[in-house]
Amino acid sequence: MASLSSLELNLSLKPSYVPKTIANLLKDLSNVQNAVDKLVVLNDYITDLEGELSGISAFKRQLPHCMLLLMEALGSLKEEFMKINSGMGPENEGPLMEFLAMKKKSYEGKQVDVSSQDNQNCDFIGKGLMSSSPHLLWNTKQHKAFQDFIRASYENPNPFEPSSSRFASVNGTTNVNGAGGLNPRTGDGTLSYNPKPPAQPNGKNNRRSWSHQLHARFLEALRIIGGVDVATPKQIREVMQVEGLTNDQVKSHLQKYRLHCRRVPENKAQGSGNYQDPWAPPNILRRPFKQEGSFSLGCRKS
DNA sequence: TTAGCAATAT
DNA sequence: TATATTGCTA
Repeated sequence: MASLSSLELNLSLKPSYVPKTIANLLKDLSNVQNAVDKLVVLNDYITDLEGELSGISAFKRQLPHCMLLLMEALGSLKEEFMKINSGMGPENEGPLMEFLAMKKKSYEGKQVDVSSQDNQNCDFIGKGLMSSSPHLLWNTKQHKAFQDFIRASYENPNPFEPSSSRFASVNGTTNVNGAGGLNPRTGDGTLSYNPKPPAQPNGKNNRRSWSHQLHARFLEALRIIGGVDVATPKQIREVMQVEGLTNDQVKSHLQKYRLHCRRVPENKAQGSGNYQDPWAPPNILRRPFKQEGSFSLGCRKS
């Protein structure tokens, strides 16, 4: 039990605390005989990592790989946690039960601000968050979306831009070297991309083409703001959070969109609330986006 | 500085 | 011709 005490001291969050590497943690763990002690040590470390993950989640746009690395580390440690517990065998749930009881007691003795999201996610098992999910800070869907998003950022660097073939024809080069930044959206846990503005500074060639995907984001921004009639270009741009997108571009697109809504008055009211946009590709949320070219109004002047 | 409209460019 | 950009005004 002496080892447990020292480890607990080492894992405290005092200002002088120096984080232990995962390798060192695992090495120390191997020296701990008692399974419950191991669980406690792991739990503390996981709690610390989750706290840090929560801390940098505000910067996940800037630090996507830090997020991934932390989540991977968390996943491994939680697997280790489960392994230690299951290693006791189904007939012996003692260590975990003992551990839970200890944690419960610990929490009963603490003033815990349960309104804090961070605290809710700290101590991943002490609050009964027993789960086989390796990443409890984000739910499974959010985590998968983040991974998909990272993967897609490599496979398709700039999905909000017009098709690369189009730019290749304009700029004489592909967008491969102009990979867009990463932009996990905050709030709802859904993720998106952060396209880089066209590399060519020449004002004639870097026309913004509104892809279906970009337009879908535009529509989503309209919905969030409250409708086509109340949304301003600046608001839309801020909600869309698309790197390189200018107010003028949004303004222009909004102008065009409003003109269209006026031409199709029966759809105008749908621009707010439960809207179904005439510009939206059919079943936009269910069908894969058409990659080539930008969307069109789909109507002609009569 | 920003929004909205109209003219102009692509 | 459709769409994006630019210029002008409030």
